[in-house]
Amino acid sequence: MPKLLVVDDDLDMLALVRAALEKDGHQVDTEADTAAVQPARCQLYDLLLLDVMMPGEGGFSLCSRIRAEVDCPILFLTAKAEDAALVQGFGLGADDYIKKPFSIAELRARVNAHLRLRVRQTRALSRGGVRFDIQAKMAIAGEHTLPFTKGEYAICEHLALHAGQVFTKEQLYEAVFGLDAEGDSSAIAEHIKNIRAKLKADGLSPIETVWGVGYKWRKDIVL
Amino acid sequence: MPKLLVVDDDLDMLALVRAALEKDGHQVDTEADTAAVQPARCQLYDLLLLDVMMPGEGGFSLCSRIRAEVDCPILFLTAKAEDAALVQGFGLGADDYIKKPFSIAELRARVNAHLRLRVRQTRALSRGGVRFDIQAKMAIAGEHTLPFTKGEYAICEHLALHAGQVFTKEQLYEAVFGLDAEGDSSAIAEHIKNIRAKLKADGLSPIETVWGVGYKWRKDIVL
DNA sequence: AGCCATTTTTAAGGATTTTATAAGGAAGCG
DNA sequence: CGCTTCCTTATAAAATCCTTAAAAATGGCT
Repeated sequence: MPKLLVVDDDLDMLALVRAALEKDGHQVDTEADTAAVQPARCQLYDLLLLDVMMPGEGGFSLCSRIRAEVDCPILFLTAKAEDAALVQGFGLGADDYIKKPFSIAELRARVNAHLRLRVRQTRALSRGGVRFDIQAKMAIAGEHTLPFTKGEYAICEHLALHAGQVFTKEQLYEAVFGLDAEGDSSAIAEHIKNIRAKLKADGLSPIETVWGVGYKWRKDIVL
Repeated sequence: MPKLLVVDDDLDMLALVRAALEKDGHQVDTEADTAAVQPARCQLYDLLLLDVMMPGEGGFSLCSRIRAEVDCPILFLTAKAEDAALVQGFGLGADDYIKKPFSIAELRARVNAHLRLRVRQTRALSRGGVRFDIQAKMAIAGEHTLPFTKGEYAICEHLALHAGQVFTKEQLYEAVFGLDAEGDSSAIAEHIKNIRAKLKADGLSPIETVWGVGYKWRKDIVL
């Protein structure tokens, strides 16, 4: 469950925003005191919503103070409609800028869009000529489905989902089968061999081996 | 330089958007025909800007058609101000929704914010014409990835990360392979030779030798 | 400038490590 | 049982790393 922090001096606004975002099943913390918003605390959250106009430290100052140490999306919430302020906000490393008055629907849509950036695409994805149907746990190349076993599919999906990233055999084993990687890494090598053989039947070879490290799904740059 | 694609049936709008975004140094391609927007083509871009209301296939349909195979941010550009449309847009996997009429400043700010977000997530750095993808352990020059071995990449990354700083062969060996530098320093010389050869194939020579001391990555001159 | 000692660059070969392949066995399931 | 899936083991193949030695470059010296 994503955790969000909303910072605003207006308590009514805090309540409103919290109610809106809890409808999407998020855990929402609120804070009216900017002094209580420290980098270490922010690292606990998946997204920050900051009001721009606050007594004491404003949202812009707050953002620039914590941005360097906080990796999550930061969204501004503001009545300032001027372009200059908006540009300034983005310049500080903000990820979105929602103008008041905003609709609840827009707020929820924007917040969810930024959260989804992290866990993009859970339905279907297509990489390197292979289409994955995550729900059906099927991999399709061209017209027919690839005859992967359950384990083979899981390895494939994990590699394709994180295309470009290298995984050691141990990491793969743990990510796919959940257990400790004590189960020998040569098992993964065996799976990789079988996967490659089945992909090769369709003229595909998206799995590269990074010597001394592990395997990765080729990040395709197609013309 | 980031590459952007703008899709809109209104040629005036295309010209306007292109002019605005080129001010930030982006390379902007435009397209008025939605049929010409195929997933393979979109994978070449770092960001897509789609108009919602277009004759034939609309922006929403276009987005859902390509989203599964396209990884980059997708921004909608629209006159439809209704919340329902906005929520639908985000639901299709869009990353932002810019309402017309928009200011040039806001457009630029939002586009840049999304481009920057991407850089933050991929943890990339670019030095001396070489782009390092730390996660993927890949070095990219121009269009293709450099065929570095694990050790060669590690040396390169270390030098590039500390551009301008000189390292003796022993320091390099210890920093990269962790062990004591007992392993002869001439091994490093051999690696440096191979690295330079591979870089030279792309017309690059960022590694300088400091006579009697060691090697360093030429420090970029930042404007 | 010319020469020498030192350092770096280059080249080739073998040693070591890592991966690919093939064959076989244990566990689960109809 | 027969079948599939997963894992183990053993061997072959491949790639990397290191060593060695010779060629080239550098800086200081007379």
